Amino acid sequence: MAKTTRRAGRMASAGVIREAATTLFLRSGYLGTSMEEIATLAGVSKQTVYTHFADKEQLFTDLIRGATDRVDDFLQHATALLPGTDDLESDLLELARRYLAQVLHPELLQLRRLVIGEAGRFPDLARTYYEQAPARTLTGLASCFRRLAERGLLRIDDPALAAGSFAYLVLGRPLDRAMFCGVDEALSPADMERQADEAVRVFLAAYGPR
Amino acid sequence: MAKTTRRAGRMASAGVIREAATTLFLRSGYLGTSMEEIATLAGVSKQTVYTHFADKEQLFTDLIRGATDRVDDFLQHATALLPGTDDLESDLLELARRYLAQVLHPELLQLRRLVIGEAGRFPDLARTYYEQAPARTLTGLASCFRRLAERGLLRIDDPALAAGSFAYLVLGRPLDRAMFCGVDEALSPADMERQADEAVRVFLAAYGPR
Amino acid sequence: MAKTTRRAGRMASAGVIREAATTLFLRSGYLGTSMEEIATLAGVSKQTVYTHFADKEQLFTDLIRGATDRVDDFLQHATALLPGTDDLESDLLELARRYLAQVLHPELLQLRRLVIGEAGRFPDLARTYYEQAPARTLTGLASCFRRLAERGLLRIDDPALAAGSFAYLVLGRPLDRAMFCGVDEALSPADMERQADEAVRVFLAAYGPR
Amino acid sequence: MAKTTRRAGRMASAGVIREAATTLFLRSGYLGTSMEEIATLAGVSKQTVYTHFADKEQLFTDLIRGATDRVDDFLQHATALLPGTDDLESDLLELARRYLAQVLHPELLQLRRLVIGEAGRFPDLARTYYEQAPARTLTGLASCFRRLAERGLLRIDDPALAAGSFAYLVLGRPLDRAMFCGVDEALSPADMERQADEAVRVFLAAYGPR
DNA sequence: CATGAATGAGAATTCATTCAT
DNA sequence: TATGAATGAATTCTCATTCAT
Repeated sequence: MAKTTRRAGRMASAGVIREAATTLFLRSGYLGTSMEEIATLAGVSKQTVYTHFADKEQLFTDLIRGATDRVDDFLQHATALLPGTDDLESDLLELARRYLAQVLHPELLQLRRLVIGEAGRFPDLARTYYEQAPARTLTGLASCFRRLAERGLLRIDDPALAAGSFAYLVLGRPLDRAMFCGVDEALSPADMERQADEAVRVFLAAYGPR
Repeated sequence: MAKTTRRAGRMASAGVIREAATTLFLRSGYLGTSMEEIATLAGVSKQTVYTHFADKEQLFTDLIRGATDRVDDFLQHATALLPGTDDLESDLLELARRYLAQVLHPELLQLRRLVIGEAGRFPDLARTYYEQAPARTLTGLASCFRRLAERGLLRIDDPALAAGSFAYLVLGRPLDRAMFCGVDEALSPADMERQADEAVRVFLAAYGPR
Repeated sequence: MAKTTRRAGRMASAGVIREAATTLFLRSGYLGTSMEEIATLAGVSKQTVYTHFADKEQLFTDLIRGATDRVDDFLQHATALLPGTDDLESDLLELARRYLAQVLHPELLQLRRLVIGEAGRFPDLARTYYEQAPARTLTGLASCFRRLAERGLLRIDDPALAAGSFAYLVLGRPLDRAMFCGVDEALSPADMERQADEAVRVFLAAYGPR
Repeated sequence: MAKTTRRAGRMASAGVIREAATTLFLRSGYLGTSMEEIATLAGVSKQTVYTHFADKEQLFTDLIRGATDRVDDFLQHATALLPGTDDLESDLLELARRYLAQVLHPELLQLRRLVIGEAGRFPDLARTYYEQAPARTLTGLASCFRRLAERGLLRIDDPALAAGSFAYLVLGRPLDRAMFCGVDEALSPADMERQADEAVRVFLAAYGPR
């Protein structure tokens, strides 16, 4: 037993490295993070990092693609509720609030900054990210809206356009701001409330029944 | 005399350096650009770069701040027309189109990516950028809208909120997409048209008279 | 049972490793070949290589010494015929041709290059090689020539000198060239013929009867 | 004055580096020599080496090509005397002795070993070396011999073949031996004498007048 | 005997920056 | 002001070798 614990159970290397690399890449970017730092933070030797990941580029893209997969578990879940709603305004509001809270989550913001910042160096990665995260959310929203339109609860010609309107009415401004203005200057809960309220109000004015 | 003509008028050094550095920083980011590359592209020696700019950091921030200043010359000009409008819908549409075209300009997109990508390393710079560019545009829009509300052409409680709605109805989705999907996959003119139309329609449904 | 069949009969490890290492050392030299490459090409783990060979140096010297042993099986065989000849010129010609063909064999050339190139790092190995290959051939030739002189078929004072004359008249120039000019620029059959003819002619002019 | 001598007159860097690199490459081969060692021995920083030579490969090939140029200044000089000879045997002997002494010069032997050893990695370099050194010597010899044949002093059909015979009668065996058996086991002066004598004797028996 | 995982030392190369002219 | 030459520290990545199983 004493033997296997030389340094926190060796078999977990890949996981530990992934974790360390994620932390550092998110904090300092691709070029700003060295393989040495990653190894040190992971508590392994540099070469062990290279045993698990062919090179820095592969480690980076692996990580980002992994993070991308888990990105919109959130919204999928939320939108599952919408189509069967019996209080549209209230459910849209709930959705808007969750949406805001999720997208403004500090770690996700960092990920967005990172992917955008490295879009020049990793164009495919950036496109993949866009398709897996924002685009998929929009598609999900659009299909919700189409079903609500079929039920007569919304007046919508082009569900994709409507999804865009909703999404960016809700988070366009706060997200844009957050891209530039660090985590520290987060939106106050009150502001988030007002933002969600106004977004839903405007959306319903344009797409609501009557 | 022989000395001064070595490379077509010496006095331009600072300008030449600025230009080279801008090109390279936009293309490859802060860490991805070396002082050597900058000097080479500018056609001067490395030391000359250091004569004009204390260090790499200062060169970078100088440049970004300079670029920031020129960012919304565009919108200022456009919004000057709005308050005195006599065909609100048509002028909003015109405004929306210009806004889209300007913000989606490739060079400006690159600048946004750069500032966002380096926000971790240069937080103050990113905040400044936000205040000088997107925030100032929103403020300008808000004051236009307030005046239109005073004239009874719009029904608006909080002009800032309304400005946000307008701005991100117009460019939220295309801008977000452009951050990730490189210049090559630009929005088609037809899509820009539809985007502007829908944005103005939604905006007027929520804030228009009646 | 499941264990032993993992890669087509386990017992061959040492042989497989030797083969892989030979290929790689001949192609890329001592330092240019890594233990990892050897293990990979041999289809075994690095540790298995270390099980069979104490370290890289030993693996290398083992290999070269092994290859050296088989080097002049050729000539020994050829010289066996000479002493009892009844057509000296014709037999010398045959011998010269074989000698040329054998020494210019691509694999043997590579081995010579390798040993020469590593002579600084492995001086003993290089000397051993010299003694086992070129020197032994010269000794064999010399003893043939001595017997031919005793039979009155050659006029020779110092058989060792005569052996050197013959050997390098035959292959001096082509071998020297081959050391530098890669396998691809091999001597044409016609050139080999002329080289052998001239060598024998010159040799007999100096050492032949009358 | 005190200022310029910080470390042995800085301007000579390239020369100092070249010298250090030559020493080390000759001693330890291409892969066996590190840029760090070179810099240290040259008394400069690693980066200074890179300022003068793009990379290790270029430094190496530069050096070898440079050394190659100076290789056969020797023979050219010697062969200048031959065509007008009035004691052929004695002049051939003198030539053979010089030839041997020059080719067996330790530094030149090391260069040959190095180029042969790296022929796999630098095939062009090796071919160039062959053409600049051994091949050029043979050509020079051949043209001497042709003129001597025209004067009726030699009986030669193919001067190139005759040049090969002479050259490798003289140095074939000692050179081959030297390639493998380090500098320490050099040929004794007496052996060189015998080698030269025998070479000339054999050569004249085959190509001499009568 | 064979393996997968790990290591410490060292490889080539680049960087931001400074000095002497 | 501008330069060419130099630097020390850091970067990515590789190597020969060794454990624990």
